[in-house]
Amino acid sequence: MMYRGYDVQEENNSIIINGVKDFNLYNTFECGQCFRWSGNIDGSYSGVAKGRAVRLHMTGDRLLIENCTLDDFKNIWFDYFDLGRDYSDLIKMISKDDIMKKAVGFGKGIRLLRQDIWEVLISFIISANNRIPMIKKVVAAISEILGDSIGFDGETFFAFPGVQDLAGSSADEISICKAGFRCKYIIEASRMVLNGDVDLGKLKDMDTADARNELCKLPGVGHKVADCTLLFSGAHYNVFPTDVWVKRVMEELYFNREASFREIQEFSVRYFGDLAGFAQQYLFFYARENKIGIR
DNA sequence: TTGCAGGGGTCAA
DNA sequence: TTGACCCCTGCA
Repeated sequence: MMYRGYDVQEENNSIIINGVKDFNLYNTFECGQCFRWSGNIDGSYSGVAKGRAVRLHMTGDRLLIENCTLDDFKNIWFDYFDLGRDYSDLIKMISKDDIMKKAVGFGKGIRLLRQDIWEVLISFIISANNRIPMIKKVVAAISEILGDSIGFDGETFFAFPGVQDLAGSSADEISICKAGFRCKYIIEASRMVLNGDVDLGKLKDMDTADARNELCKLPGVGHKVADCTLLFSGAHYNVFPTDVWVKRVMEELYFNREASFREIQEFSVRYFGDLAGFAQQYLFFYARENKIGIR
């Protein structure tokens, strides 16, 4: 059958999508936007999102999603993998100079996932002053103690816990997850979301600046975490999350001097406009994989 | 083996 | 504007 421009087939609890362009699993899952996907030796990726566990195989323009029904594909994965977006168009638009052409060429096949905003929020609170392998471990541990278990292919996966699950817990209880000083932020932020002090569902319809300010009401959420939350949930794309890495990269590639966080963000959002978030992701991945900006 | 610096930020002083 | 912060890793 055809679904929104793709040839889709269902067989053996799997979905095969033909005609998928610009989707490289490694580049997408290793570019720092997500923490719950892991690569297998055959190049496939397994992961959990939206309460489902799946395994993905990409061969040419053919995407195979194991453990997936047609309904799940339509209701969950189509949007999650941003399959409604034409990335060749997007790439043309952000290839504004030689630097971006290089970055985009290098990171070809990166897609910005439209992840669950609640999971992204908590994951990026954990990311503060932390490293990716650690963040992955902490998110996995929190899911294991508070999330629902999902069996797939003889393995047990764990869904990311819901708002109530975390809000009903305590900093002491989740301390075994090794989130350290971030434990209290996680619990307090969860309670505020549960109480409706911050309504995550409304952020998408708000002005980007307002949405960011709203998120910054939550403990453990500053400018950077707020921008990541907005970007990686697909709520707003005119943000340019600027951490020390992105700062160094921008200083080296664009400024040729030291620049402040504020200066870099303002320049980037002005220069890349509504697609700033995509530009950030390609630049960040390019720089990190090539060790650009390392002193 | 042991010890120490520092990490994709945020908060409080 | 600056240091502390949990905990882990890398490296003397």
